[in-house]
Amino acid sequence: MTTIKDVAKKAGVSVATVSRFLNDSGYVSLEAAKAVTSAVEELKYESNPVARSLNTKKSNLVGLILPDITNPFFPELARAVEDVGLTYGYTVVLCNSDEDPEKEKNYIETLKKKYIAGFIVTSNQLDAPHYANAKVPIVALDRTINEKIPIVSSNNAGAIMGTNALLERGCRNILFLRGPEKLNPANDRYEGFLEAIRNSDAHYQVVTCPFHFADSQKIVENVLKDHPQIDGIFASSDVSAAGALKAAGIVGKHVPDELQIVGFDGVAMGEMLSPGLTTVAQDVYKMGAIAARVLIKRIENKEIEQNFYEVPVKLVIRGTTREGME
Amino acid sequence: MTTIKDVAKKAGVSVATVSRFLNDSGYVSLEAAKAVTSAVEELKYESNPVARSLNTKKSNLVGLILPDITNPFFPELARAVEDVGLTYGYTVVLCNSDEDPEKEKNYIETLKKKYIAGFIVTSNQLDAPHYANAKVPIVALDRTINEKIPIVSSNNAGAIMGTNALLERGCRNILFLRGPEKLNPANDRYEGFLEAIRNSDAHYQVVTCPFHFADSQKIVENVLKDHPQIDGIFASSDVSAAGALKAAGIVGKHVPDELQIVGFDGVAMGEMLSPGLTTVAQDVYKMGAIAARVLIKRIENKEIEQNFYEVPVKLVIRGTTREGME
DNA sequence: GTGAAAGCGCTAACAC
DNA sequence: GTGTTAGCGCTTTCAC
Repeated sequence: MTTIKDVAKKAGVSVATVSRFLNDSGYVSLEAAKAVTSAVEELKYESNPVARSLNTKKSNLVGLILPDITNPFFPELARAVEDVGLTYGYTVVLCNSDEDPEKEKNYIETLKKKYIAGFIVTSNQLDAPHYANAKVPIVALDRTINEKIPIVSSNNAGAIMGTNALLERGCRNILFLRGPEKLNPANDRYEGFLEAIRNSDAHYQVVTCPFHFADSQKIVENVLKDHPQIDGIFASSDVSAAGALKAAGIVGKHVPDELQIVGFDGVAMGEMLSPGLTTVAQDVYKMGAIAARVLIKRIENKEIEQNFYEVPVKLVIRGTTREGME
Repeated sequence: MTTIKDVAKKAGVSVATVSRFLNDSGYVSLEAAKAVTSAVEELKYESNPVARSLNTKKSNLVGLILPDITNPFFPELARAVEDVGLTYGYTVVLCNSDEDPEKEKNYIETLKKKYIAGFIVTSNQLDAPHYANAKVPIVALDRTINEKIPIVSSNNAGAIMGTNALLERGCRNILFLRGPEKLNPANDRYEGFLEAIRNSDAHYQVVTCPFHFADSQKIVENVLKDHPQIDGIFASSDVSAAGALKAAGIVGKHVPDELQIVGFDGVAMGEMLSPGLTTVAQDVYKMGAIAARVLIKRIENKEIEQNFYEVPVKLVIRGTTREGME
C-alpha cells in the first residue's frame, strides 16, 4: 500500500504539501502541484479513509435507519439513497430497526463511533429527543422529529384523489381502511379521505387495519359480509388493498362491477394483481433521492432551501376501478 | 470522548495494559484487570473502532453486493445478513451493483480501503478472477466463483417438485418459462424441469423469458394464443408466473380449471394474487443467514465445515393448481 | 506482568 | 508557499 509519505518522497515535497494539494486547503505552487499529481499517478496512490477519519472525526458513511427492508416500501427508498450516496462518494449502512427505539439508539451509538456522517431515518417509534441530541446531521422521512430536522414526505393528503376517484365512479358506500393510529402518514391519509368524503353525500365507514395482507383480508371479509351495501374501498396502503381485493373474491363480489378498490403506495405488486390495482402512487425513489441530497448538503454545510419537502403523489388508474365518468 | 489513555490514568496502569486487557491478548494481573474494569465503567469508556482499524487493518464492516435491492428476492436476503451481522457485531454496507462489473470492482476497492472484513456477493456478471484476487473473505450466493470461495444456494433442482405438481394434477401440455440463459440458478431449474418432464409422457415446450412481469405477460399471452392446448405453465420465477397468470386472464383461460400455473421463488406477492400462486419456495432468509454466518467464520478464521451449502426448497400449494390427485 | 515508545496514515498548527 | 511536528486513539513490539 502506498501512503502519502511515499508520494511526498517521490514528488520531492513534504507530506503537508501533498495533503494540502489533495484536499485543496492552503496554497500549493504550480510546480509542487504538478510533481504531486504525477507522483500520485505513478504510485497509483489513493488516500486512506480510515487514517483520515481518525483525525478529522468524519467519514463518508451514512446510516439508513428503517423499520424493515422487507417491507415493500423500503427497497426503493434504499436504492435511491444508495444511488445518490454513490454519486457523492458516500457509502450507506443498512439498519433494520423494527421500530425498536433500543435498536435505533444502538445503531446511532455504534455508528457515531465510526464517525458516521449522517443518518436518514424512517421510523415512528423513535423518541425525538434522542435524535435531536444526536449531534449528527439527520433527515427524517414521513415524520417530524423537531423543527430543525429536515423532513421529506409524500403528499399524503393526496388521499383526496383516491377518494374522489371512487366517488366519481359512482361509489356511495365507501369503506375506508385506516392504517395504524400512531402512524403519521396514515393519519394524514385519513384526513385526506375525510376531507373528500365530507364534500360528498356518500356514506362511509372507517375500519382500522394494519398494513398487513392476511389481516386486512380477514377484516375486510367480515366487514363485507356484514355490510353488503359497500361499493367502494379505499385502503391506506396497497398491501391492505390487496387483502381487500382477495376478500372481495372470497365473498363473491365482482371487482370492479360491484365493488371498486383503491390503494395507496404504488408498489410494484399492484400491477401484478388481477385486476390491476388502482392506487395513489407515491414516488418513493424520489423521496429517497431528495432525502439523500438534503442530508449530504447538511453534512457538507451547504445551504438547504427548506426544512420540509413534500413529494407529490399520483393517481394510477388500473382495473379495480371502473371506466371514468368524464 | 473518553480514550484509552483516560482509562489508563484512572486505573493507574499503562495504556498497554488496558489494551491488553480489553482485547485479552497477553497477561494482565487480576489487580490490574479489576482496576481497568472499574475505570472503564466509571468513565463509560468505549473503544474507538476507527483508531483500532487504523493499525489492525481490520474493521467490522461487511459488504453486501447484490444486483438491485428493489428486486423482491433481495430484501429478505439483506435482512438476514443484517440480522446475523448485528448479533456478531458487524455492520453491513449495501451495494447495488446492477450486475455491472465495473460497479462491483469499484465497491470492492473503496471498501477495501476502509478495511472491510468481507463480502457477500450475489451476482452473475462478475468476473471471477477479480473476486478471487480480492484477498478478502467472500461468500457467494447462487454462483460459483472458484473452488475456494464458499457458496450457498437453493436446491434449484427442486424445480422437479414444481413440475411434478403439474404432472400429478393432470397437465399434459406444459409450457416452461425458462429464465435468462447465463443465470446459473435459472439453468439449474431448467435441468430440474427437464428431468421431471422426461420421466413423463407429457408434451412440453420451452420459452425463454426474463424475470420481468410485463415482459412475461406479453410472451405468455402470445404463446397461449398460438397454443391453446397448453394446460400447465411452470415459470422459473414468481414474477414470471404472475405475468403468466395475468396473461391467462386476458386470453380468457380459467386458472386453475383450464390452465394451472406454478412459480419458483416464494416471494410474498404470490400470496396476494388471485388465485394464490402455487410455487416452489426458497428459504431466502435462511440463505442469507447461512451466508452471513459462513462469512463471519471465515473472517474470524474459524473452521468452516463445507464449501457448499444448499438450502432446501419447498412446494407451496395455493390456488393456481387444482386439488391434488392423491 | 507491565510500561515506554514506535507507528498505523493522515491532517493541521505553526514556524519559516 | 512549504516543511516540521504534534497529534487522532489505538495496538504491539521490546525491554525491564
